[in-house]
Amino acid sequence: MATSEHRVSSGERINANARPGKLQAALEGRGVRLTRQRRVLLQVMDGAERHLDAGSILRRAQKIDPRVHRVTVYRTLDLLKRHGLIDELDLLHIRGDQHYYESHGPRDHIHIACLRCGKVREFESRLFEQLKRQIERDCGMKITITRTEIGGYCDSCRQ
Amino acid sequence: MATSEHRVSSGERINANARPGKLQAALEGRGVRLTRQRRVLLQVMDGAERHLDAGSILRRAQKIDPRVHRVTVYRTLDLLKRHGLIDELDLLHIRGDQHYYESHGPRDHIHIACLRCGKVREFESRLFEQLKRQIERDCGMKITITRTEIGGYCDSCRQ
DNA sequence: ATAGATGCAAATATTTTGCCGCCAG
DNA sequence: CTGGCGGCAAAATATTTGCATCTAT
Repeated sequence: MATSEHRVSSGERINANARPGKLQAALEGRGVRLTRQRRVLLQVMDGAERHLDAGSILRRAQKIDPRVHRVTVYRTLDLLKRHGLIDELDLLHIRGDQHYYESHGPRDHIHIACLRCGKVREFESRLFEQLKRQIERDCGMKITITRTEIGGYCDSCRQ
Repeated sequence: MATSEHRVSSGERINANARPGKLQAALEGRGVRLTRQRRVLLQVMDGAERHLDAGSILRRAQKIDPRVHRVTVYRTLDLLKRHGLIDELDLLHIRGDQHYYESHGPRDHIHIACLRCGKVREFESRLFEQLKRQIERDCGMKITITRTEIGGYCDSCRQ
């Protein structure tokens, strides 16, 4: 049961080896029961090269094992959210009103989306870290979650 | 047809005098047809003291004039979005998965929500303006829209 | 063995669309 | 008068829930 054999037709690549089983390891460590379905879903999310919504996660999972149900995707996403292992994004609703998920990295980042071509890139910035500290100080808030989504037109798409 | 006579029972206040008809003025200026329904909806949005979703906008509008249909709310929101007069927010899905709207101010601001009490405050920052300029420079993007939503616990809600 | 997970169907929530009659300009 | 607008019903999309069955530990 190698983790590198999956390749999706449309040019999407699942690099399941990138960070081997980060999410799965995290759940195991917390004593969460690992079912067949969960393993498949975690494999998909761990190996995703871009932000996926529930539907994409389901389709990818079913290519690996068709016995994964749509409802299980939502329940697993909910589980991961409750454990704080994934972030939920909207990406400015460029592609629709569904949510996108990404496994929670060690550092916050900003999502920058091109409104024409839909490409999303991530961006880290010390300025953003400063901004958060400023807010904690000035507003008396303990920040636990941030979401910054910026839309515009990238070089290639500008007239 | 005074603009200050509406008061909603549940403690919500509609301060219709704050900025008299900013949205309505903007649409008039653009030669957009002003129907009875649109006037009511714009009045609600212009006078809102907090971020409203489509359902809240509908309920408030129907208190003023019951002849406003749910579909018209969505169509009017769409109109305002197309004219760039309102911003669409998610507020981190604290209260659900619907969208919240606010009339587009002259300056960008950050939304800071307490995850316990749900209070949302707005925050402007020169640091944020710098951050945007940094992104335009470093990513070669022309930024046209930004959404920053930060969640945490406010002073009063922290244990 | 059993607590917890899954599948299925149906419900819920939110938003969009087609069509036709209506009204603001 | 007339083209855009609104009402209605129905569709589309996204997500959640109740319940019986199955399974990882």
